[in-house]
Amino acid sequence: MSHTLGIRQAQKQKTRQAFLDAALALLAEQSLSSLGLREVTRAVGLAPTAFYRHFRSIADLGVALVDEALGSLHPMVRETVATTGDSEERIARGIELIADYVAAHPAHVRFIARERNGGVQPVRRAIGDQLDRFAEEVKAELAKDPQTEGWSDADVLMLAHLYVDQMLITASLFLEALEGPAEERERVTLRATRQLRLITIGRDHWLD
Amino acid sequence: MSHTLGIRQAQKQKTRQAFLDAALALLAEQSLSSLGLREVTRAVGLAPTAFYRHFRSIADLGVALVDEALGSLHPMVRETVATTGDSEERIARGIELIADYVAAHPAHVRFIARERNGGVQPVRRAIGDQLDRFAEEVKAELAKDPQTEGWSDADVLMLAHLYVDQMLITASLFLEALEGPAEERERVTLRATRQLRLITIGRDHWLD
DNA sequence: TCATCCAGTTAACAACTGTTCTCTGGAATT
DNA sequence: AATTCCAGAGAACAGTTGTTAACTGGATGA
Repeated sequence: MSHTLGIRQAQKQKTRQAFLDAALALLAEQSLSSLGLREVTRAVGLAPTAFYRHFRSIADLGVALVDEALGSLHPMVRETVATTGDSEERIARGIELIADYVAAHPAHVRFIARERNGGVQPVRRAIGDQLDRFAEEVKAELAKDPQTEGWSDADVLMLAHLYVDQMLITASLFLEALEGPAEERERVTLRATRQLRLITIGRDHWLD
Repeated sequence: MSHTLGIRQAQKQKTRQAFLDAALALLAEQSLSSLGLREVTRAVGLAPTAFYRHFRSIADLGVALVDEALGSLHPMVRETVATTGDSEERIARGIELIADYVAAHPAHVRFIARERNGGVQPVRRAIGDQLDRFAEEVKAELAKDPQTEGWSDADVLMLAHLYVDQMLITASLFLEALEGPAEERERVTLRATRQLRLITIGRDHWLD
């Protein structure tokens, strides 16, 4: 299966990744719609025209960044939601997943939060699609849960969206708290835990 | 009390408002960090340098837009949360408030959603401050409610944040649905209603 | 009426932008 | 060994940007 790439292909992928990395770094302090093509190539150390060998436009690069940021997250989310056991434990696990991901990839999280409603349409749509996928996956897992027995399909999806939105809000809060003291992150954990707990309680009494 | 402004002051305010309006219109399809000073003055029909008579920078203009977008909303939110009566009715009222506001001021809502996590720090902070104010106000109203009797202060604030976040998410959904058919807006209303209903149920059983 | 103020203008600045076309040199293919 | 391919370079393009300085002319207040 493993096909060794030629020197040429390998180098091209390396350069492409360098573009993505440089762009992500520059996006720490501005949004995609103000990111210049020349700015990126300068950061990578290549001529401006080299950019076109890898991306059609900055928007195109942005879409690639969306995949890089969220693509690998699907199995993790799926697994976390699927975890059997105590509700309380599931909540703790979910929040830990988010906290760890934010700590490990802060720039990616910032990028997603920023461009979710940002000024570049194709990127906004790419993020929206990914989030819808998350919601669908969470919904599929929730549907298996005995706790949602007798629920309508629409209600399960509604709950799934609530979880996904909450995930994003929490990630954004962790990001803000990243450079502050650990105590601040602890406060975010506490608040997110209680919010999820309240949602869980609402879920348990939904059919009353 | 009412002091009639001189011709000069009045004209200045008019021009300033023209800047705000033009900027908001331009921000429909880009984010603030890519909005140019010359772009705005051109749209208003003035020389670039006239901008400096009213704002120190684009970021400064952005902060003014935040006040314009959210400043007048505080009493409305306060009043809606304070409404006594059926929970179900309160939920419907709240969602109606949001739907109406989005329909009446779509550009302002888009601006807030976009710049909440956007690339211009002072604007981001201005929005964050406003949202914190909303949370505090909602908290104050919730604390009066018999339904939160016996709750810790932190828990009431946690619930208030949940409501405020939900408000923003719903506004953003209404915005997306604005140009589509009425049916789409109806779907948003339904989903938001159920999500708020679930949160309310969670609230009612919080102390169990 | 006259001096002062100040919103908006004009001109110019160096620096930057995205995109085009042409060229080069090493990898890939035959 | 000869040919093709193609990532990246170089130069030039017409526009754009924010900011400065010195100005004009009508409203303002003495």
